[in-house]
Amino acid sequence: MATGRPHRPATRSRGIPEATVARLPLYLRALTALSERSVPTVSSEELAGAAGVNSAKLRKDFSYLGSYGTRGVGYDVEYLVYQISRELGLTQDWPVVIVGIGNLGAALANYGGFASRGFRVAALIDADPGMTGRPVAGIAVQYIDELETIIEDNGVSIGVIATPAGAAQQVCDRLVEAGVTSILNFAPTVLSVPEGVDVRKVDLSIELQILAFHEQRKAGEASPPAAPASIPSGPGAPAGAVVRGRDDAEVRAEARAGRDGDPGDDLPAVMPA
Amino acid sequence: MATGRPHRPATRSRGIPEATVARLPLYLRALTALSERSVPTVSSEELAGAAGVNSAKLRKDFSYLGSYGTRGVGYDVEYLVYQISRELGLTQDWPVVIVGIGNLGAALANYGGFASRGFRVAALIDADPGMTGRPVAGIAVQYIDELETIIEDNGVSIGVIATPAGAAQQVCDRLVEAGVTSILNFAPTVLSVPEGVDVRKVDLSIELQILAFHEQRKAGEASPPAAPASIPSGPGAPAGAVVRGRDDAEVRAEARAGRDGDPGDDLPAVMPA
DNA sequence: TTCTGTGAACACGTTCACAGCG
DNA sequence: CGCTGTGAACGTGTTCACAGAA
Repeated sequence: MATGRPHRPATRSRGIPEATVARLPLYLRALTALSERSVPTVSSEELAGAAGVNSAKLRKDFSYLGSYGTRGVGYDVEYLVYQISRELGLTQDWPVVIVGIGNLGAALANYGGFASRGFRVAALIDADPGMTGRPVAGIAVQYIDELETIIEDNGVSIGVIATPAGAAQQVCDRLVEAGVTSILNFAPTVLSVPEGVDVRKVDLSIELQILAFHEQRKAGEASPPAAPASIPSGPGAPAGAVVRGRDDAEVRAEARAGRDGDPGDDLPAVMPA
Repeated sequence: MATGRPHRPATRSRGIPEATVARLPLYLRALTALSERSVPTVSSEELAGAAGVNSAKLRKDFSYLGSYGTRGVGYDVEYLVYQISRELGLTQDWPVVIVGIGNLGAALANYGGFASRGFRVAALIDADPGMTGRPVAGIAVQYIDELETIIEDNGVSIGVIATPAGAAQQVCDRLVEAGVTSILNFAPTVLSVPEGVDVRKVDLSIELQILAFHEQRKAGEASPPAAPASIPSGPGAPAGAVVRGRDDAEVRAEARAGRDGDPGDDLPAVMPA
């Protein structure tokens, strides 16, 4: 999950619940698949199955969009695809820039689901001069000095940050300053942005840690790691304990003032052959 | 955000709320940074700021772990790092395999936050024979035939799927069959797994779509795309409308029976120099 | 009848506000 | 006094169950 958005105003008149918005892309994907197979209609049960949710939730979700189904029959696939696309704003074209063309940036640039659905990669930007001009996914990488020009010339409002953690806040500031109002952040840092700018975060290591938590529970079903109210040894006791975290990428927050590039760190550049 | 877990049993005795678990890695990162700067104690206010949450939430979260703070003072940084690490199960070593070594798989293999925090990349696996033996992040890629052997020999319980969508379910089935009980899925597909297996999903394009939704709202503040209860034109009307989705990666669910490789699709392989 | 759409009940998560410890 | 820990209030999200359209 991604978090980090500034907190939506309490008065959400006429609005669709966040949880529902987050599921619309799921429905859209399932519907698109049905559409490709020329399936004309689908029941809430079937569609829910394909999207990996339960049917009650799906119906509730759709009820926020309006009454697009037919009782006793189901939903018209094409019509729903259109309605959801429109609701998500995918009927218009969204130019995006990707900053930080390491392996991850390259993966994003090549990602099919990115290029379709109304998202157009307007530019790839990297702080390493050695990357400049190099084609990735058929697009020549541009030097970071061009950032402001690119944003303004293309009317970019969505930026993707795939830089090392240390560069993320600076890149973010420049994006926002240049007019970007939505940011998808892959760097393991908390970004601070002014009011009105949305940030969504995708953190690879956090997801793994959550899995580890549950995995641990499975293993020692009888003996969970228990946090007893009676603390055996007071604070400071296990000082240099088993805790790892050395050479850790995201702990580089201190020297955030440095250069704006520093590629090949936690999210290293594409291997240069 | 990631979804798809089977739904936690209603009786969560002695358990930590999911929402809290999802934030623990955030706190841990902030604490690790403080620890590196040799900060001895931190208040809920400060730590919350560093982690990007509010202090009430943080205190509530910590209250589920036990009473690890000191009133009037704050929390002992080292001690908290240890407690959270232990709670998340990061004091033990988790061997993981990454299946699908395209750009994304390579990015994951190189990712610092992966290698630290107790996660050890036990193997990189790809279905492309051309990748076999090639070193990525210092580890030789192994052919997919070795999958079961690798899992069993290394006691791997966590698998990462970074294959194209079409291969994901098959890879998932093989992982589960071989003994993996936690899966982090980057492929844009809904995976079906037996009871007891956890799946977390990271979907790059879904995050963008959610951003687009909010971005759209900002633009036309006065005129949201409105879903009026009175439908202007009935189902089937905008049949071949503005909806895009052609050449879309995730719509390849039909031919899921094919070979188990198919690299270079939506998540293409590392450019071979 | 079948299946949608939705109020009402419930579960979960967040915030408030303050008691109480150091 | 400062700050944690936590009950209680509140808001959001999910599930239930059924009325009612086709």
